[in-house]
Amino acid sequence: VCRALKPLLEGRKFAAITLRRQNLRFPFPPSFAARLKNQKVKNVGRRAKYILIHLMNHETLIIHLGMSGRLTIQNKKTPPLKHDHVIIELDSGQNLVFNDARRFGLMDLAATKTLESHQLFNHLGIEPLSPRFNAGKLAAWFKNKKTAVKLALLDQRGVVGVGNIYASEALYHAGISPKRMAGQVKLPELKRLAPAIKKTLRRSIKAGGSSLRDYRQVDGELGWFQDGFAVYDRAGLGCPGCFCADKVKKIIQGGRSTFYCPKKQS
DNA sequence: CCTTGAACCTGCGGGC
DNA sequence: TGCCCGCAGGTTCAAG
Repeated sequence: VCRALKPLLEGRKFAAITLRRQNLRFPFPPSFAARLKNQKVKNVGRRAKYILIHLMNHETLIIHLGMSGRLTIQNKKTPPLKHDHVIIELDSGQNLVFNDARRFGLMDLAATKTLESHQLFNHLGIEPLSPRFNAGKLAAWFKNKKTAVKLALLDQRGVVGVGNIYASEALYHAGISPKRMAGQVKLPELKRLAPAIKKTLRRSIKAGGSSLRDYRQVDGELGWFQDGFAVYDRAGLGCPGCFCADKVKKIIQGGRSTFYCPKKQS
């Protein structure tokens, strides 16, 4: 989403802001619309699953899409749909529209300089696509953890950005059972897992993300990575290249679905 | 500190 | 047709 927003937003001005309700997951901050109006976008960044739109006035618009959020660019004349909660008119003549049926998403506005210490960010772990992320970082995070490795991956205090789909997918590609105790996963296995995480995320970004239901790319198109899932949402089916009778299994961990191939993951 | 479960909210598909 | 249930890409908080 950030990569698509970048050329559309950088250098543009927010000509008008319409809030079609008072809150998403949280209430909008004080004077939210007024503080955004007439501000120019310096650049678009990201931290974990948060989209960061840095403004020239040294404030940053923070956006999280939650489960069902979409950010799309629309023609100015397009009438608002149900759950279009925030509409930002750009000086390009296009609208940036935030739609979120479940409202687990959020928007906030904060000083750019102190973002790292912001409540939303100060507990976050390492970026998996950074060159500094490797098996050693996973080992440090997993050390002495008795929780299942799948749940340790979902915990954003260790590694950020790995959600429920990509945790299952990365563990499959690394050949590690999601049920293993995190602290018991050996270094040679972590040397498969770290690259598997990077590869899975990069492949999904390239495919425009995963559209199970709500997710759309910024241009409104579906993402296509769901067609590349090895195990996620494939219970009872074979995993890729699996010609044996073994089927993908679905279990619940921490209240969330996990998919894995018992034959290829141990 | 740890882990688990529930809560937030809407929509959709399946079973009856 | 319609109702009820379970489930969904995330995060956070309370309780044990």
